[in-house]
Amino acid sequence: MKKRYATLKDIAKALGVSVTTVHKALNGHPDVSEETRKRVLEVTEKLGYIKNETASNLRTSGSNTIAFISSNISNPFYEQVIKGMNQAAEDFGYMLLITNLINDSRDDLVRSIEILMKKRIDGLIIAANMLALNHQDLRKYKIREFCVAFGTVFPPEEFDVVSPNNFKGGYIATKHLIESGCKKIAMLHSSNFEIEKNLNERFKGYLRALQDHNIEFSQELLFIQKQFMSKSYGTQSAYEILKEKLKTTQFDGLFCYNDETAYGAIEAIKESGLRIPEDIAVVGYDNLEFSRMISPQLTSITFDKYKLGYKAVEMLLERINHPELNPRIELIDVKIVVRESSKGGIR
Amino acid sequence: MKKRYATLKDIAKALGVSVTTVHKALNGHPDVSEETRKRVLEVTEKLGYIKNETASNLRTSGSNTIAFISSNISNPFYEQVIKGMNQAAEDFGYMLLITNLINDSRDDLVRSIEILMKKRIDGLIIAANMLALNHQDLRKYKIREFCVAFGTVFPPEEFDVVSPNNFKGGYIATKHLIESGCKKIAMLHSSNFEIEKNLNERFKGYLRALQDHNIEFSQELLFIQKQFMSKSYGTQSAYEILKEKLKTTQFDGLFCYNDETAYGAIEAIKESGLRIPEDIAVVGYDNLEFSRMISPQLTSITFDKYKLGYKAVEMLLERINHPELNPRIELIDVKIVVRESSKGGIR
DNA sequence: CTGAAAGCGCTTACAG
DNA sequence: CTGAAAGCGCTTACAG
Repeated sequence: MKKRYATLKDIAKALGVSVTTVHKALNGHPDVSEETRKRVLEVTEKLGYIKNETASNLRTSGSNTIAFISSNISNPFYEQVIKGMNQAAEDFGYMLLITNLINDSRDDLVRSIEILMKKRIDGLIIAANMLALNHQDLRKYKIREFCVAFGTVFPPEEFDVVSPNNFKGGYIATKHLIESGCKKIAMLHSSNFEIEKNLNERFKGYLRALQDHNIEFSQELLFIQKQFMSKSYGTQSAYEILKEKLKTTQFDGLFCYNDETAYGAIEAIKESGLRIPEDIAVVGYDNLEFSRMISPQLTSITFDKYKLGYKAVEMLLERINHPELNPRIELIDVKIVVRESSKGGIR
Repeated sequence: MKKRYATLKDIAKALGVSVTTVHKALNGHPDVSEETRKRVLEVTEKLGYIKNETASNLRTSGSNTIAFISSNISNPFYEQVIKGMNQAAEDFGYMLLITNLINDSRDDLVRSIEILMKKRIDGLIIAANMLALNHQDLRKYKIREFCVAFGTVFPPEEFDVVSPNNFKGGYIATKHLIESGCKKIAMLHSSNFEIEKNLNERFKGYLRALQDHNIEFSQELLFIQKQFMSKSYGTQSAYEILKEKLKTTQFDGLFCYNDETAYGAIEAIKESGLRIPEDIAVVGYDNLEFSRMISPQLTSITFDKYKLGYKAVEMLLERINHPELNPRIELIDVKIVVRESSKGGIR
């Protein structure tokens, strides 16, 4: 590749001054004459000089850049999240880079982390399955020292987490269905249920709500998708499993892992001839914008996504500046938005 | 910040060899004894060494990194696009970074471009309003030499563009409505219509289709949204303008700028008591996954989004390697998917 | 107010 | 097979 960028040296040479002086002029040091500064600025402009930040970072350490690793960045869920992250990054003088994983495997995640570390990113927010990482990974990549996990609580608490309060979300979703008159409440879970069995807060909330209302949990009413992220955020996969379950299983309430899977479930229920909510009431999770547009409008668990993103960055910066602190968990409060898909209750 | 990363020097010191030897061992040079290589690898592992790529890039030039700048990355439209970009980047040995603009202004765009250039990114794919850039910007940031514009054709052709064939898309959408029996076909356009008046290919296709079928264009039937990207990808804004237009304007066909705005339009039409497609047939653009889930299912213009993303990266790499070539335009073919929202025709 | 020199962590041409 | 030295483009401590 040919020479594309002007350097401090080019500017210095053009003016017959030293590189040091050019550097000082460009970086607002006071000990440069106004006259000199003006001439430097002119030439800088003329040459279209753009600082090589990688060189300066090499000297000073720290890139003032953080990155967000996601396994499905184009999920509308992230619209507000990223706005929040971007704003926080800007507020604190950082740049936010985003990378998208091809799949949610350990190898893919580790690959991304390593590439970003090679670029000497200051910190990382990770929205992916952290459980895929082994102990060696956690140590080698210093996860605890410069990463924040996003969106799910991963015990044992070995690193920072920012997440919606998923236990509460699962609880109030289920409670709402119970209070709407549902007797047999199914939960539709993503395909990674097995992996996450012991830490799935939404599921735990579902269980607790059943328990608090003296309803026995039935294994039969736990629907697990085959492949979660394959296409369309799981909508298709949800559709397929519901098609099947509707033939074999009786239920009158359905709590879906998220809104996208609820879309698929609703489609299947409608096709089967059953009515929503009269025959089956449905609740989703995440309250996407689209959930107001579908028919029936979807009841969903909602929370401040912008705040979630903002908090994640704040927490990451605290972590970077205080690597010695113990890991923390920050939970964002959740609420339920009741719409047609569960309104009025079961008859 | 304290010392966080091991260096080649650390490894060399631990082994009592030179930095050069360590470098050679780690980078597969043949002139290192197997014995030495093995010991180097051991210590590398033990120290958790992660190469400082910014340092090596400084020496060698070129970062093998490209970036995608988007103004709304969490639009589901980009799911497949990014998959395609990621795959192409991987196939050609590059890493793909993504940044999301806060707004679609010149300042925001220039800020992002400049930050990425400071990081000495090899090339840029830009999905934003390139018209906001002035001549000085184009020159200073060498847009022509290392950028590809994504998603829209921006004449005069001063840089590379990868885009769906929007003229054809607008044409076949309108033609389909005409052939379905619509007599008065409105087009719903995004708020940036004024800026893009002379280059909006979808609109041009709409006009041409009307013309080819001897239907006169009526200014009254061009609906322009107030604020496009404000919220929910324009769905809300589309809803609002339709609410208004339905009171004052007669039409029996509606071609929407994209699927998200179609969602808003459909909502407004349904609320007004009119039937889709019997009273008003609706066609969207982009064929998002969600468009199959709404009611009525939405007719839309579709194209291979994965390919669009893949092509954009391919084109960018050609551009980087051949800065002297003339700007090119690559159009991806489009088709129409007919669904309930226009099926059967107007009665 | 100006500038020479050292150094950040790599890579490379060259000598031994 | 091994290593000393120069250099990528900055920044900084120091001398004048």
